[in-house]
Amino acid sequence: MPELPDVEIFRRYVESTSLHKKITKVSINNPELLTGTTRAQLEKTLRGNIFKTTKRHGKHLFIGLNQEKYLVLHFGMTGYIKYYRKPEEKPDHERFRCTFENQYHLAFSCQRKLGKISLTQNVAKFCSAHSLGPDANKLNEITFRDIISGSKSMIKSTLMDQGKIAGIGNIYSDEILFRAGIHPKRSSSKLTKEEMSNLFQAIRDVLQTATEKNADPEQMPNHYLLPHRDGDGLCPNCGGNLKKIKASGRNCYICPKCQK
DNA sequence: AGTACCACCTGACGGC
DNA sequence: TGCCGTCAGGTGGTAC
Repeated sequence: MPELPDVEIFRRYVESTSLHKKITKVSINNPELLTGTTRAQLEKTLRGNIFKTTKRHGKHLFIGLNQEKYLVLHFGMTGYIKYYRKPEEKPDHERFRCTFENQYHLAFSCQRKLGKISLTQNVAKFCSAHSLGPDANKLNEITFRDIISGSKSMIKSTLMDQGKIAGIGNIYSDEILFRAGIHPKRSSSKLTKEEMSNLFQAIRDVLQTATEKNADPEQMPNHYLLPHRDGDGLCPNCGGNLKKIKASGRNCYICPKCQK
């Protein structure tokens, strides 16, 4: 699930629940999710500390602590966070959690264990060390056109390549291409200036709308693709049948009439 | 450089 | 009811 809008919602959730409270306990149920750190190091860094700030870059969430340290969360395909107090509210597949002085917990749940937990001292350095491109929300159109025209791969791959643009995954790349009326297998470098401009607008539109709707697919307006890809299977634009194809190794929904 | 394919891991779902 | 193959919104490695 977690693409840029989802992670942005997680960021706001942490911001509104978990800042400025002393962390009294750290529970690591699945240390195999730790990357570049150890159980002891993570515990030592978090216990007694407080979360002060939040940042997001693409699909990564950074939660700032004292002494220029950040807890870094990546959600894989099934990750999410939950702030709760009662044991019966504990999420399934809780892999890691922090307990605060008010007895509430901030849990990291991840059914398929494809998420990652790490620490960094510098967000910009972390992003460059992990070869992340600019955040999809902070792109300007000139940079965007340079990225697209400089890539020979199919446009869907380019949009999903975190090293080129950070934050877009399978679901929202489909939505973006649908709104821009562009077929996912088109070569990036062969798009016209006008198509790139439409695509740029579609990225802003889709990410902004999804974020406004709490990244909840059920709330996406009816004229977007999302409510139809697993619903009636009909294009909200022309009424034709949507088609499922493979592109970039992923399932991909398109309207063959509207996307050229 | 780009692509196809596999692996990682777990659980839900449909067919038999 | 139960077993089995298939599939899932992410990423990274390998071989062509």
